[in-house]
Amino acid sequence: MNSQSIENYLKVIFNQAIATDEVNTTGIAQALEVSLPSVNSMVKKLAGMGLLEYQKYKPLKITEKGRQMAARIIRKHRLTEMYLVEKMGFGWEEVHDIAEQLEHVQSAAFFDRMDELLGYPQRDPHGSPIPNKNGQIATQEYQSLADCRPGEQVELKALSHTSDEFLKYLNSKDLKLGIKVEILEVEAFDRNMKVAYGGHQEVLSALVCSKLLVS
Amino acid sequence: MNSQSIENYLKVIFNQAIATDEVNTTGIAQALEVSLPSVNSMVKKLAGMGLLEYQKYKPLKITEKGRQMAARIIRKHRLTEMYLVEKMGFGWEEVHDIAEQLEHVQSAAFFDRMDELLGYPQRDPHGSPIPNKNGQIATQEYQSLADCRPGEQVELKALSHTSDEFLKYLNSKDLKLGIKVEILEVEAFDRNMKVAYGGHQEVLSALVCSKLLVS
DNA sequence: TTAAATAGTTAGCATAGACTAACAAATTTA
DNA sequence: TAAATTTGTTAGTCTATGCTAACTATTTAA
Repeated sequence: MNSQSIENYLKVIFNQAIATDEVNTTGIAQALEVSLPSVNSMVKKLAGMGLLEYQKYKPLKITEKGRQMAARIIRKHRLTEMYLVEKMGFGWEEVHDIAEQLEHVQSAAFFDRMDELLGYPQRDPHGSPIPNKNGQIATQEYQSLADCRPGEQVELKALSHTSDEFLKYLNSKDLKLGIKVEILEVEAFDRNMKVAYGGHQEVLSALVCSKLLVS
Repeated sequence: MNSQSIENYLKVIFNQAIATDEVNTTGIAQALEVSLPSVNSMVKKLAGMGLLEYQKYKPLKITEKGRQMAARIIRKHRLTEMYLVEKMGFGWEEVHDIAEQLEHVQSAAFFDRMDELLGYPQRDPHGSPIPNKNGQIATQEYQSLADCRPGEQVELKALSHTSDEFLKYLNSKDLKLGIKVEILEVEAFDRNMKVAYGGHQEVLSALVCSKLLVS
């Protein structure tokens, strides 16, 4: 089986490929907190396994095989997060680190059972799509709250950033997925937004708005 | 943190210490399916960490510190097995391999939550005691069915062997923990036992009886 | 009680995955 | 466009954990 190291690289590469399409060595090194030479040698190894296309000094490309393998790991991660929240009562800000470890468990039955007990969920607690067993993944067609105009009424569907601090911030503002948000005003100067939801008003910074995905 | 390797060695050493009190290198090597020199060097390392007492050519002794650390790992393993059976619907013959992986997860909250959801169980699905958070573990005071005499009526409490094959055999005979068994006859020649339980009779081999713990 | 068998040890080596130092290519900017 | 900066690469090293071959100590059995 593939080592946890390999799985971690693959996951990071997959995520960067989605975010920017171009994957570069430095980005991987930063995401994994590892040196550039470490990335370089692992990248060559992954290329040798047919998971990446690698040419010296060129941006990396993930192959279909690599993409599928990464999606299966991400499936395990996201199913686990959903399970921890829905069946074990954890908060959405607590589950990342645990899922990060459970995603490496080798047992199809374990994750299939989670999936079944959860009723085959489409999305994880942060709104990210859960790939299916074949590594197919729904594309996220939400827009950022930051791109909405005053008067619009939208529903919070997902987050494009899921750090603990951000999730705790959202908790403190009672912002949860599914909530209906009305945009009242946009400050021209700094793009702060005054919004209304759950019977009260808040001012959200442009930074926060950019990470809230709505439709 | 300790590596998975270290944790696996410690667990095996702990189990052997319970079973035989004397721990020897060869036993560890067989249990972990690694070479003798690998065990030798790891044993020195564990001794250096204060988890074992090691003297050349002498039997190994686990220290209190090592014992506690091992018990905490076994706690995670057994809680996981219980959780998989009770909350996820797995059979007792399916859970070992999954628990073997989950036991290495570093997250007190994760296992504490399992414990809580299970209602703080004392024993795992095979009747083995679950150590508490401080590494204290109840001693098993059951006797083997093989030591019982005709006419006795006992309850199946635990197993002293838990291989998949044995568990599947028990499934096929409808033998579960908690079942009441009456000893009808013991064959002097081979110590086979004729027993009655759940409204029918069975003949159990001496080998099987020796692995069934009752009281 | 000595020879054979078993158990434990040492030395030396392999692989995975990380690192630093030094260098080369590509890109940005003055 | 040439210099400076950033990005990527290579070479060589380190640690963890495994291995085999060769040797030594201990235990068992003839």
